[in-house]
Amino acid sequence: MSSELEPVDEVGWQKRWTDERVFEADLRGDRPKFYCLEMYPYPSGKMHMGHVRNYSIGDAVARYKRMRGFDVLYPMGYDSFGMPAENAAISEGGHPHDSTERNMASITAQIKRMGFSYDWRRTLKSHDPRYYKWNQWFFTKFMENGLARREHAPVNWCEACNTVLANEQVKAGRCWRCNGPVEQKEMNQWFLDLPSYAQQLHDGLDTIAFPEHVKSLQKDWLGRSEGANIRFGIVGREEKIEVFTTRPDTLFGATFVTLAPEHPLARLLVEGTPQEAEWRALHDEVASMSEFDRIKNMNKKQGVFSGHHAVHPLTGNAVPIWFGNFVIASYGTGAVMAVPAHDERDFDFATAYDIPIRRVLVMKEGGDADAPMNQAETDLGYMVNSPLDGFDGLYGQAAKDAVCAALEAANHGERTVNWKVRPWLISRQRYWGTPIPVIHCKECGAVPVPESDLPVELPRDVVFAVEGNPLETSPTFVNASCPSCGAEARRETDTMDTFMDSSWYFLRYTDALNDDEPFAKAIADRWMMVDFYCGGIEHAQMHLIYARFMTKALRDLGLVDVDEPFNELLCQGMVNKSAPFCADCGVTLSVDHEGAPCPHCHGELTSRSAKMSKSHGNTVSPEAMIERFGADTVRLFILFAANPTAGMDWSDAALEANHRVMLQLRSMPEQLMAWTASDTPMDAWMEARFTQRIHEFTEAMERYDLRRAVEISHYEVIKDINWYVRRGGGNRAVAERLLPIWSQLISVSTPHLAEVWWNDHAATTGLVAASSLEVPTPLDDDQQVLLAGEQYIRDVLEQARKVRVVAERHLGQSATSATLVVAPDWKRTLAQSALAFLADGGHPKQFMSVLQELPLAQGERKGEILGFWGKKMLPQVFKWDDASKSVVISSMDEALVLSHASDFVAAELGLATVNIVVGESDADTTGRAGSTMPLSPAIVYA
RNA sequence: GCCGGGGUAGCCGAGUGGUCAAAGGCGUGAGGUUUAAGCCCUUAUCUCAAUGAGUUCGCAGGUUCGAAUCCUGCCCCCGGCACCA
Repeated sequence: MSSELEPVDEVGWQKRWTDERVFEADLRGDRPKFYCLEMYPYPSGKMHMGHVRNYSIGDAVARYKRMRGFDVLYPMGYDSFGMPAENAAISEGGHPHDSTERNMASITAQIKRMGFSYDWRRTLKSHDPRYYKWNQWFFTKFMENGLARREHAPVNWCEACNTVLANEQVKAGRCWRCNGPVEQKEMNQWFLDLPSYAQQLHDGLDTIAFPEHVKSLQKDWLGRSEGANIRFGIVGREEKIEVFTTRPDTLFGATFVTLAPEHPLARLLVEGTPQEAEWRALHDEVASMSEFDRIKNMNKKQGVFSGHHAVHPLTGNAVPIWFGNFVIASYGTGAVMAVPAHDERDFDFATAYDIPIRRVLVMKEGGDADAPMNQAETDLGYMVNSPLDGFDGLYGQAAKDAVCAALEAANHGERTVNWKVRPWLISRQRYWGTPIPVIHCKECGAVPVPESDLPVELPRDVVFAVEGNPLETSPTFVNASCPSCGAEARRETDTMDTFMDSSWYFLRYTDALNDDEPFAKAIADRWMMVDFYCGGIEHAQMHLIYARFMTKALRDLGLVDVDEPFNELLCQGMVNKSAPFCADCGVTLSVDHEGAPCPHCHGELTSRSAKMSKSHGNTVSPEAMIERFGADTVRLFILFAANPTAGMDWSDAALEANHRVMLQLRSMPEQLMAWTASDTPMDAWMEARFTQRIHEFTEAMERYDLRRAVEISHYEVIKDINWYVRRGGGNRAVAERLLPIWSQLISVSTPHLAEVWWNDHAATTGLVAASSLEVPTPLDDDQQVLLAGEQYIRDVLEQARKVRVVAERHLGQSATSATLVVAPDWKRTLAQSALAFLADGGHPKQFMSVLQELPLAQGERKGEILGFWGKKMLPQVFKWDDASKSVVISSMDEALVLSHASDFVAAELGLATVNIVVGESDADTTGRAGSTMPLSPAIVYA
């Protein structure tokens, strides 16, 4: 009985793995390498199910690859800078450093309890000065190369978090962390010139194995658009207005120019004019508004005339210059040429302010060039009404090209590619991050801290319960002398965005203990790229863009050779659990409401699967589950419950079911080793079947189909063994050959139990975690036939069971015997001919004429045979799978196979006798040969 | 609005032209085992007058000897972006 078995001593096995250092990755000679990585976690004190899922997936891959002979780099560390620790210090006192270290210790213990196969020597933590020193060093290099810049610019400010945010960290106008409103603020801030890598970041996506939706997300964010920069003169002034457009083909329809109210020229144009007050009102309204509100407001087109006119670059006509609330200062050039006829926004604006609308495209060739415009026609079209010769009639790209060529010839513009992505704002007005290594000197400006003075360490003498950046409260930190002139100076108190930390940690892992450089180039080059990267989809645009940018930037500093950090990216699905749901209100509620009516509408609640979260109260503690069922069960459940990329529903019942499987497996070796049966023909079947399973397993693992792999190792093999035993198998020698490899298969997902098998039952030495798995040679023909024959018996049994209910209804009593009528030879011959014909590429329709000529179709049964082909055999030849087809083609004697198994079949069906006859032979008195088919005998009960 | 991903039996979910009435799991029914329950094993689980036939893979058409799978149109769900010029 399974409950009498000792539970697996998981902690004991973990200790042995550590003692024997089996997971310490090093490059050994010429073995291939494999870099398996999970997104390193923020060290909250507790491991949650999302972590467990993430690492169970990665660990399975790492263990599999290790067993297949790779040097596997599989590290773990902590993204330990960031706001939660600092906020805790502000509200509860204490120091972020202490709480972070405490939390790290506790989450590390929980992670270790799962038995993941990390090389813990390489652990890194962002807040370690030995790590963030290199952030600072990179930063000073970037300054030297013009990649890092300080600019006074409007930036996103989150009041609640008391810091600025990168564009990527603003979601729908709100802060990605606290969901508070984000305002625009003009500040001096540090930026990294990510847009200069936009094209590379865009093109690189085609060289790596990211999921399509992640690529599309990144491309959206980079926002490539092709078009032209066009310069308009200003009547009576020297300055030019440069606009960006994707539609140069509509240039002749530009009846005004619109500037963002914050455009640098705006003030110059209106200062001291009657328009100044109106402009200022618009400017102030727009500039102070949070972006969220501004976008909401943009529906209402608001504009102010500047009092000036621009000069159309090709016609020389004067067109008015307006300021519009819908023009975004930070995109393109902050100015647009307005073509009301062919742009919806411009149409609305022109209509509101009574500006002329001039059609320059028609949507159909030869369309009416003077047709009135009731709305903007924004599709590509044929040029009309061009004031210059040579344009009318041109369409689409040709039209764009012609206009661009004219602009380039006149030096009033040129083709260009514009990117939506902005420079990466990395300044944060917070304490718990990497100090930006700069000293501000009145004379010398912003001076980078020399390499010899790095790292600039975070001071301990700060006060957290203050308004503003706690770093400013440390005089020892703030007061510094200028590295270049020695004068009194002030140290930069901005720290770096924590995404800086996570943008290169994967490089650090390759050489984590190096104190002389961030990583040795030769070592990093050997391990990179990351072959398998597993983490949440929420990082698809921030972390995964920054890390790709950083890799390219470090490459250009000569620090590493790779162009891309990650090859295969797997975004694991959410862990969900049911929570109360009100269908009428469409709200998911906390589990507190279970069984109660909806608090909003008082209707009855149903339940729905929802992401595990504190607010829903539907979280499940991994610790509690491990304590109850063990780490192996939790891992098995998590891998088996859903494909890695799919969302999975946590179910206690399913977890318990998986636990039962684990208990069953726990007792498996004893059962197998207790086999005492002698050799049977089934032994060869069992070995062939298991060989087939090994192949299926490795194929599933190679495509990271972990669910299928687990299904094979933990479910299918048991079924195979059950069948083997049912068929009279039970040879201990077979068990002895099978058990070691089976241990290896289960070790990928349930490594602790696998060690018990490997060490206590299989005649093996060492640890299964350090073993190597050989893929056996493919099955030979004899083995294929063996498997097919057995499959045939299973199919016949299944069919016999289905038919029996009906048959007994006809008989009016229980059946006591059955006759299996095997298809007559001519049907098999027919099938073989047809299969051969089709295998040669023949069309199914043509086989009828071939058949008419075949010897088997001659004679008085010709009509019957031709009819049988069309009605019965034609659909059937396509239904057979490859294995069945080869059985049909081979000369497996169905009657013989069934005869050998007739006692078994009789026993399975609880019948006294089972007779086997060939249809249409003298022995066949059933008259049922007509319904037979190769591999599908008629079953006649009596 | 644009871009991606989806819609498969009571539920979850595999399935990219024939191996599909559709894997596997969960749930449910039956039998075996058991003192009993559980575990475990076997078996059933779209409909009907049942060795057959019919109808099913969001909806409606189409291509094909053959469609869950390919094509066209439509509906719905999820994610992202969004007056981005």
